[in-house]
Amino acid sequence: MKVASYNVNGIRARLPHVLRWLDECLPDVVLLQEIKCTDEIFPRSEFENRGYSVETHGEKQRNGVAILSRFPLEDLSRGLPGNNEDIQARWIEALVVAPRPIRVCCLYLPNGNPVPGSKYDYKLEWMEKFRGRAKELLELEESTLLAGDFNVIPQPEDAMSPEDWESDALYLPETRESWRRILNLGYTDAFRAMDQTSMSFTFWDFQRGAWERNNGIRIDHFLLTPQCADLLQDCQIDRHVRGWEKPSDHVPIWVKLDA
DNA sequence: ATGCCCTATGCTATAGGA
Repeated sequence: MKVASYNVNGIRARLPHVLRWLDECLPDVVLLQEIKCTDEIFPRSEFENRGYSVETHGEKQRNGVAILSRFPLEDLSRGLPGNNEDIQARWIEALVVAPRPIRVCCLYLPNGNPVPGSKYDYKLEWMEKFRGRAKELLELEESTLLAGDFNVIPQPEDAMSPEDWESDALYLPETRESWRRILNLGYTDAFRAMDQTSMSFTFWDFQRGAWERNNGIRIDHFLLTPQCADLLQDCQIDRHVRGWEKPSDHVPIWVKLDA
């Protein structure tokens, strides 16, 4: 089973680009972030025509997440469980009913800038709620993955110029500590499990010629429970799509599981 | 120090992103 995650930065503006990638990548499941639209105007038929069922958790203008799946979905849940007061659409999860079922959680973690301020407070609070859910999911002892735009640069080797990010919400010590608290519950960072090289990124800013200079950061991640990590066969970043016409500032990342 | 670029929005700007 191939499961991909992709922050599309507006699904309506990105639709031709996403379909081009989808027809090339042929994932079984896609976790989308920043769809930037309500459920009513999500272009679902474009995906249904390609054999995907579509579940969205959108909001007007910003944020928004979705799951596309070629397998049936069960246990669908919108919003981070235990965080019911959060009105921002940043979490959707479901059980993918494949020969080996996989539980997938699609997340769009808050950016947190500027620092200090209410947005950074919101980010850290969200990460604590996320950690609570991550702990619950581990205790189920199922094959589960948590994937999406984490807005976290875990280590210096995950940025071309880490010194540029030292005071940024994506890289501050408190952000990275919170990331490690989640990881250290017992999750595997799928990309790092497969690839120890540096200079592999999932985001390049639209500004300052970041793509042309490979001035990127690795902020889109797959975290796997031990049962899911046992199924891991591959994890790749589809960096080439960043060079296509009208790209998102993020590129897709995917895992291949023996499921 | 700030904007650069991009998407969405009752839109001749503004907010948010990272």
